[in-house]
Amino acid sequence: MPELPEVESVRRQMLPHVCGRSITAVDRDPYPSKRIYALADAVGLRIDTVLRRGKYLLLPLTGASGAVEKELVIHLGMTGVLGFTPDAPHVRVRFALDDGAQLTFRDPRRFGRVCVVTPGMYATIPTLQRLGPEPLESTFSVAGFAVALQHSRTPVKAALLNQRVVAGVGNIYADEALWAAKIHPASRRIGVKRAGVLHAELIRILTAAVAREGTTFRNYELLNGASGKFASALNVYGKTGGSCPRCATPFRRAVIAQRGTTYCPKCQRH
DNA sequence: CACGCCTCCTGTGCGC
DNA sequence: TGCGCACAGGAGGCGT
Repeated sequence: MPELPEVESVRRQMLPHVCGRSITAVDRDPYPSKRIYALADAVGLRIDTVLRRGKYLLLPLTGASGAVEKELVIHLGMTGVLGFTPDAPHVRVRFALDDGAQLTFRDPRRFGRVCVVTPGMYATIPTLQRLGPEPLESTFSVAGFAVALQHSRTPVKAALLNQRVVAGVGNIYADEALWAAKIHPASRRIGVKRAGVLHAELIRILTAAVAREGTTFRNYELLNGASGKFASALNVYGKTGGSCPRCATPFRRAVIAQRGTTYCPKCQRH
């Protein structure tokens, strides 16, 4: 389940392999997926850089004139993996590059997205179009975060997951940040003070996870097949049957926003 | 508009 | 041993 730290790690790792490379051909498996489209528009264009917004990888594509003509958008979904292994199982898309390498997108579950759009035009990608602030940039203000949470009447965990209050947070880091901030995931009332704590914990945890190249729990791997190293730092996620490191209370499990949620019923308060 | 539920997908792991 | 089924969850879409 690649979230911001995992996608950022993939971005950094792929940069030196794709920057300056032109896409000479694209092919995809014949499965009629609505999440993969317009790939032919990338052929003949050059990848200048790899950007990230939330969980989306954004690759501006430059034409012969030097202008950015298209944008390649990649979302790893749950099981998407980028690499240079054209013969691996579950390859959905292959980009042939002008140095002979083949950038491949593997995705057993087919939840990932790969598409080419007009630069900055995200009408076909609603979540990207309405994406909230980057949590590790100054646009993620405490005040704005507090206001957004006060306007939300959903459980705070649902607000963290919806990508509009803040970008890039998924099930792992939502559970971890709520545990660190001692906030009950089902709470619908988050005051300014607790919003400030949650804001700080999100930044702290995401920063630490980026530094360790993300969390490999199930599907995520880096371009070279390596694992992220943040899994050992997890306190709640995946700890069903375990107990709270702070107070030793057995963790409880619930479903919130259709997601498995682990929390401490004693020290995480409504 | 906001919210919540259903759906898409398939590999994995469990119980019987 | 082998089978069947629940489960994992990011995001799109739709109904209320």
